Amino acid sequence: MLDIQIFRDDPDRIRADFSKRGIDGSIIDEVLLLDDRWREVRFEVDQLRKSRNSAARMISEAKKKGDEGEVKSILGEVSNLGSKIESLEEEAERLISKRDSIRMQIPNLLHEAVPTGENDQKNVEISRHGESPIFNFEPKTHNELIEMNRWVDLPRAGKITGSRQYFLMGDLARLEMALQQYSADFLIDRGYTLVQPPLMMNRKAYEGVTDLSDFETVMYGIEPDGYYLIATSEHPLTAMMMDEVIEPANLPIKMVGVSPCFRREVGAHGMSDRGIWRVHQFTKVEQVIICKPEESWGYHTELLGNAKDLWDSLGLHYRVVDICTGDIGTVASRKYDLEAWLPGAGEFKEVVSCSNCTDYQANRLKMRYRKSGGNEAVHTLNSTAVATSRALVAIIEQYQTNNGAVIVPDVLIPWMRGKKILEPNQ
RNA sequence: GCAGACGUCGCAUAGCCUGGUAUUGCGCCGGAUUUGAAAUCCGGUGUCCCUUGGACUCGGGAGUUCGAAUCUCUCCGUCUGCGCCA
Repeated sequence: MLDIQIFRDDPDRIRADFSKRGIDGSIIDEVLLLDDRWREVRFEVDQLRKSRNSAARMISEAKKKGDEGEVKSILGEVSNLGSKIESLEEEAERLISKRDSIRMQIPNLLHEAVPTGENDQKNVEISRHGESPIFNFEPKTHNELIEMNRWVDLPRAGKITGSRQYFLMGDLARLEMALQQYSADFLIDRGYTLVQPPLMMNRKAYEGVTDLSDFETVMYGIEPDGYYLIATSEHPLTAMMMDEVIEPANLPIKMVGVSPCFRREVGAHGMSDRGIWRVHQFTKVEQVIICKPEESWGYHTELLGNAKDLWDSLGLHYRVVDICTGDIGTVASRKYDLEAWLPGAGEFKEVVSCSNCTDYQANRLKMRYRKSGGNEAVHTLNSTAVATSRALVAIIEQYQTNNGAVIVPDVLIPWMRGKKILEPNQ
């Protein structure tokens, strides 16, 4: 959510962003209109309350003097104030909640360098890393390999739950746990605090961290308690300090979250999203930073650097992409993706997303840090380290061998108790 | 699930019974003093609208009242005990 002060002081800045994104800016004027009217009504209410307060004080004085006549006469003067105030308060409440429900739908201001474009086709490749593996055979897709090695059982998961569910079995399940442990340790070594968050959140906290439309398309609701299963540990980790004023000495807060992630994945997806590429549940190791505004772009680079170093250490070939205006979404001000090379599929596909959300989530969450001259919203950043299901796909496809076996990346071997090759499941 | 206690400004704490401007300490910010620092002293330190100024704020909401941190109801959370349980 954008600071209301930006609407008042510099609405053209928001309008400029809207035109970059190619969306209609008339709701900006609606916010301004509602804000003006709210402030008028608010002023009127304050004036009425002022006279009520002074009357209350005078009654107190008169009672101390024992002057009952005076008390009665003041009571007569202010008897209708209560209902007047009440109705104006209702009006003010209506105006500000309308104002803010619109404000909640307005996306974050973009970093000036975000490339302009309508959709993901216009994302800009920044760099490539690692080597594309060279095969003397036709590389298979991950879904062929997991099926022939019986590492994943999709039909039976479909039977007991539904589509896009899976049993992960045998050596691939071990590799999944190895990836979690290795990636978490990788970031712990860089000063990040390991956090295992609640896997459900209430509506209020969740609205603080995500686009409202995600409640329809992304999150699972839990009834009868009205909770939502988290779509990523970014959400509980970022919302953790909701409604708090953070002491500057405690910043930056650097965390590495590990959790299952739940996603409804509503909508049609292509055939290339078969196997375990796009599923309703996966584990993710996530980096989250809460920091002072002036430090956030530096930390954005740090998060991207961590992700690159981690993927380099796994020996995987990938590229970094600068996400354009049409693909960046509501919350981020700037976003980079890592896209891993999938030799079986013959394309680069998204495995990491690294965002600076500036003060957008912090404003929604009322998350500030102490600052002389007025507390200020913090900045929040997040980046995938590894989403295990997708990292497994990248490893399976890049480390596959002629006979369909998969070599374990060197750094994961200790976590596999020395095992160097994934064996087929019985 | 049952019973009880509790929730006050960043933290801690008083006020609640008996309704009438939210106390004090710590921390933080500014200033004085100092060669510098410590110590000490003074002032400030939540939110909103701002026009001198005003209004709001005691977990959230509602009620009673001229007036609610204080009384009533309700919801939420924390803690303790009992029960159940990996």
